[in-house]
Amino acid sequence: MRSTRRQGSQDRQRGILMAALDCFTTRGVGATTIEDIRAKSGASIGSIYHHFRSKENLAATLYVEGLRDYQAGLLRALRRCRGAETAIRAVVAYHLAWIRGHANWAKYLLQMREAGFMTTAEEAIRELNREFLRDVDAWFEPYVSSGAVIRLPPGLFTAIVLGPAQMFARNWVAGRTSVTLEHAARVLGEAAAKATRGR
Amino acid sequence: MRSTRRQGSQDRQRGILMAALDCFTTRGVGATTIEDIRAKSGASIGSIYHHFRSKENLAATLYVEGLRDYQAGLLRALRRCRGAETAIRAVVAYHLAWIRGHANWAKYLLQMREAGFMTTAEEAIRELNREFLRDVDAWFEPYVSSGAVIRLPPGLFTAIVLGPAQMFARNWVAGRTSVTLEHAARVLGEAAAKATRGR
Amino acid sequence: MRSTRRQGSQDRQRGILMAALDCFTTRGVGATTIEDIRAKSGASIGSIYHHFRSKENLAATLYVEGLRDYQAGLLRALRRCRGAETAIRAVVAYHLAWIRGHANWAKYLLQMREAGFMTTAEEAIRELNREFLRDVDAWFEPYVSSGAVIRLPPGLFTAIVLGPAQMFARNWVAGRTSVTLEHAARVLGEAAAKATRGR
Amino acid sequence: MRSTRRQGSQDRQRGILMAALDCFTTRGVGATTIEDIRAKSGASIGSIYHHFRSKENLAATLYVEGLRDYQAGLLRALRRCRGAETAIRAVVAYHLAWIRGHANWAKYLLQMREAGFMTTAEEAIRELNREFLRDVDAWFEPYVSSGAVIRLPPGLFTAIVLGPAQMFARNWVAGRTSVTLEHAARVLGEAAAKATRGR
DNA sequence: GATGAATGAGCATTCATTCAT
DNA sequence: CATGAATGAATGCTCATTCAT
Repeated sequence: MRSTRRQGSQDRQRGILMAALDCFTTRGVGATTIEDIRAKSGASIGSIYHHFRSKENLAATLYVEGLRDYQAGLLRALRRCRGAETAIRAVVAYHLAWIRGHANWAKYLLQMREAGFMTTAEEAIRELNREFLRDVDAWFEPYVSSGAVIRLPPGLFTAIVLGPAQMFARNWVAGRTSVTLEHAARVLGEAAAKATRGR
Repeated sequence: MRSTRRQGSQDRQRGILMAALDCFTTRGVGATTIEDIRAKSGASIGSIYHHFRSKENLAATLYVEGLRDYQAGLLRALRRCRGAETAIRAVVAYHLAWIRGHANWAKYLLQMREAGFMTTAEEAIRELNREFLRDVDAWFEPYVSSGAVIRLPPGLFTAIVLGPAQMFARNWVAGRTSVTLEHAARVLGEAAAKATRGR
Repeated sequence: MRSTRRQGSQDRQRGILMAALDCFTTRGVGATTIEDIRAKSGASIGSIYHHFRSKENLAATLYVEGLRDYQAGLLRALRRCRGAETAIRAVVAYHLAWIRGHANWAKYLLQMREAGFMTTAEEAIRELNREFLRDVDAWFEPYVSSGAVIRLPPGLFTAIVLGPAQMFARNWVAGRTSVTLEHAARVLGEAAAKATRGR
Repeated sequence: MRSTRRQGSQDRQRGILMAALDCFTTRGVGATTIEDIRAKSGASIGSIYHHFRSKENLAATLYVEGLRDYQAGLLRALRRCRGAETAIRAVVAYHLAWIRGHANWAKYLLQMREAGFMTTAEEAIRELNREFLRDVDAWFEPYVSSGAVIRLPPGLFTAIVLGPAQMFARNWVAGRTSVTLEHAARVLGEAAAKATRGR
């Protein structure tokens, strides 16, 4: 009898996922061994493979779950807003806040565009992004139609609003800046609003 | 003796670097084996190790060379400009043009933020970036002082000007957008100018 | 509770055996996993282990049951015969007919001479063979004594009568011949009769 | 410096093959580990994989080489014969002699019809057999035409001549008979001659 | 009797690196 | 400078078996 209480199957899966996230962001996916994850999660090797079919699939699952959480939260934040400019500032702020609140996950999502190992989830990710962008576009559509926000080719709106936050966040996560997230949120939100203002 | 003429040492090195770049961007650094590079470059395993001390060092060299080329070109473009707004548009345009002209290298620089394997060149990269940012800041300083361009905390100026281009480029490189680079350059240059305009 | 009626224990065992036979002949014993058998039989892993102590024991049981069926049938066929030559032709025909009627089982018996894994049933198999050969010898003894059939060292009679059928069957099972079993039975029966004819 | 002399590449390969043959026949292919082969051959794991791409390929190579040796020898023996009956006895004798002289290899060829792992060499084996049977048929053709040897459907001639020897050999290799190979060769050669005699 | 999550020893295979030629 | 055979530590993954429910 190793453990005093038996974990439920859900807890076990969650534990493995979180241990993996920790290892992946610390050491990188490639450099993390299953043994590392076993040691950190307390699950047996067999158990890891019972729940996730492979290391690759584990990494992909982690990516998809993170993306889903990020996108769902952003849409909730967006829907609480009244007015386009407020929304743009809110979105930038949400982006940076999510990164602060889910540092590891953010680091993971930011870095794991690497070739190959995400093939498994390729379709799921594409679908998530498709739906997400559609919802965001739909929300802003009235303001674009009224001229309050400039109309932009597909993809460029997101780039202008979130690109700066993304680049800043990358540096922040890597500890390469002394600016606080709050300060950045204000400045970058302001910049995004200016850049997309119509009329 | 395979070839009638011997390749110059420079050519040999160049060939290895380019073969490696190709493999790295296709398969990822971790998934590329020395054997892959050998097969593509035509050099022998021993030769690869003679010219570059290790796979890690090869990957780092590739990164540094790419970064150096990118930064040098950007500074040249900047120095040809008269006026802040022209400069900002030019910088965005250069960023996207460089990516078009060096697709593989761009992909490599964009993706190789991965943990760990760049340790060898860490210091060299830091130094390159320091010098680069200093030069860029110096160029814009008069316009910031005069109020033509807003004064921003360190790192945020770059984020606002290049972040959108970067995010767009990432999608463009991955073939996830139908917008042309020229079109994007115009739109994103305009946006960056609006976002940083002072007065 | 998946099924409305519970299977009898006998059926369950039979189902497992047959599923295993299928897997073993398709993939080979070594390459078949308990999971394969579980998937094909519909029984749970635990149930398989409840009925058969181990994979090895399951494989051995399968071998013994097949051998028993084959030998019992051959003896029945033999006892229906009057005259040595008729008997030899009948034995060859039975051999080939059994293979046609129990293709998988035949394949299994033919192939499972492999090293090691049959240890459990070693003694049972030896005993079955001993008894079988004794009965066959006893049946032919009168004809050997009378000179109708040549007297042969132990083992060679079986080899001469069944060896050709065996070699042919192996090819037939593997689909490597276009000759029909009936045709082969006639030709090989004739050959066996000629080869063992005394006087 | 581990060894006093360096082995040539050919010797190395041969050594690995023979070590593998030994392990395979003793323990079975499935139960033999690369480590076993490494220990017996003295080669490093890496070297084994450098010369043979996989364990499967090693096993297949072994099979093909053995088959080639057996068939070449049989054809040589056949071509030294004058007269069909002499030839048939010689072939039976050769078969049994080869088995005595290459006990391990014979055991290996006899047992390795198992499913799956020979896929790599499937085509090579088929080709070897095709050519071999063609040559044997060609040799006997004059005698068949003249009526000295009965005409048989494809595959049945071989079955009748070699089937008994094969079945006996299997028992002999497994130590299940007390009859000597020489004695068996005489008896089975005689039987094969009788069984195929025409007129 | 039935179930299936958990276990972990064991294995095939990979690959960066060395070094004798 | 070039070559490629040799090395062996390291790793992802499999699978028979157990056992609490």
